[in-house]
Amino acid sequence: MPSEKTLPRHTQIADRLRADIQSGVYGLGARLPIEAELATLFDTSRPTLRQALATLSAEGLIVRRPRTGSVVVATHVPVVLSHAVTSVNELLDYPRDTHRKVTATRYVKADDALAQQLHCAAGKEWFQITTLRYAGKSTVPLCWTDTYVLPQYAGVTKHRRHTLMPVCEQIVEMFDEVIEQADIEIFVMRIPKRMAAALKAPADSPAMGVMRTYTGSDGEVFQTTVSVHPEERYRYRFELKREARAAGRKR
Amino acid sequence: MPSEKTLPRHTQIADRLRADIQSGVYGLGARLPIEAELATLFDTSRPTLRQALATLSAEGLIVRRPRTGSVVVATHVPVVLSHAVTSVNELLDYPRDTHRKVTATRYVKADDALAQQLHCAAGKEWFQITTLRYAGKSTVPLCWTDTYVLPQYAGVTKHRRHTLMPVCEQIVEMFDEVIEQADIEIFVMRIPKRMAAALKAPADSPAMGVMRTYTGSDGEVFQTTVSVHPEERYRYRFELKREARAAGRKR
DNA sequence: ACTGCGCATTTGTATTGACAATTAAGGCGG
DNA sequence: CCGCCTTAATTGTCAATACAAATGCGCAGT
Repeated sequence: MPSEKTLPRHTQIADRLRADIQSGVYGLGARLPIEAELATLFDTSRPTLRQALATLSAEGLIVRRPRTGSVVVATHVPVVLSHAVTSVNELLDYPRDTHRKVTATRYVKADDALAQQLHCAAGKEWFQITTLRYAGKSTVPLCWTDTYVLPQYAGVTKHRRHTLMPVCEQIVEMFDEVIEQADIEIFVMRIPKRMAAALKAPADSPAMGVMRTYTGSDGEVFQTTVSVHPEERYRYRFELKREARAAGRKR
Repeated sequence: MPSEKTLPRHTQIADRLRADIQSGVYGLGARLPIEAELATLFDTSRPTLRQALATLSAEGLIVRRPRTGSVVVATHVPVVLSHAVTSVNELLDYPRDTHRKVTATRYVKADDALAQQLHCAAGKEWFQITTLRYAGKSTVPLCWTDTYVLPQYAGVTKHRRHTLMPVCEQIVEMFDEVIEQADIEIFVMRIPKRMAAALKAPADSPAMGVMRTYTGSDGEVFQTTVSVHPEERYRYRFELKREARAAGRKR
């Protein structure tokens, strides 16, 4: 145990308490002794002990509240695989130099078919923006995209970088909206007749459908996007990385 | 400003420094004054000031190192959308009551075609497990799955819950492997002839292909899984939630 | 000119002491 | 018997100080 002796006290204490929690000395829902007691127990000062408790708290193992004490709320540090993006662009990683071309815009009222497709109430009003996405100078589009935004956000088409940025980020920027949640759904479909010519792909040929739903701070869906990617033109790819809670250890 | 006066000093100081960083008083890469100086500046003690700096550090705005001081490494608290799973089962959210049926196992050496498909070196040895996944008592399979694991993990087929748990988690459990990273790739394909009968789907009809690659702690891929879902039998779905770094504010 | 070592600077860790804020629990009065 | 209010237990906050550890920089020697 050569490294043990050089570890800071508060780390040693945290490690010990964590082990005790995992081994069941302090079970789920149990209350740890009060700070003063623990400090005496470990023969240390209260601030040092508090630092140890703060570590466990950051790891999500305990919850600390005045008068109640420190309660064990988890017995193991959750290790999760996570996929985090800082920009919606990373969600659909298109090559750098793609751009959209707006082919039509209009106001629509969701009929039964559209309502079912978008998972919204029938009769809901949307502003629809239809676009084609191209890679570089290619004349074969990557995909057909129908974007449905709330009518009050129709002005988004006037954004100065409208054909380059994701629409939802334009809305965030122009209207102070916040993306609270994004839902992604991927499925296999057939190219609809109305898109075949524009996509330069045979009607009824296989395609990858991607539907993205964006929910704002008020819990309401403010945008839904449906993309149709003809066979072979696109692969959806992402990675999840291992991540313990409360990042922490040095280096 | 009724709440301001009751905020703890260290919070006030952290807020002030955060604002200064965002407004450019301390730009990206700039060094904050040393702790002693800042303590004097804010007319407080070093421990209190250190608590404020610890907050900013946890938020990822600054990095603190002995002798170097506190360096600004970000001007804004990154807000990310993230998708976190605690079990690989959540990755492909099949209905609760699905199970696999192993149809064949064998050792294979990757030829050029397989190497290209799996993104591995030609000649690589794998143990291949071929399975069909069924929902409940249905006799129509949800998908055909070829799982390729390192030869030393071939014993995974003897796991007591082999047909219920994800293979990679069985490997984690039986061989003390760790999933460091998972890569997911989704694409549209055609049903290969050899799978058509078993899948009860026409050869060459559209399908959704899902390839998952698991990387272990040594950076080596220890498992690759290729699933083929016939049209209409499966949708890939997941959600990303907004998450500010350093969770924290109370309640 | 380059390399290695010492040193001074800066953050990290730990102790002691005191008071404030929060809140669960018990007591008191209607 | 119920509800409000007091009370006390527990964590939260803050200060002053001391020493340890890490490391960039300059100086000296080759």
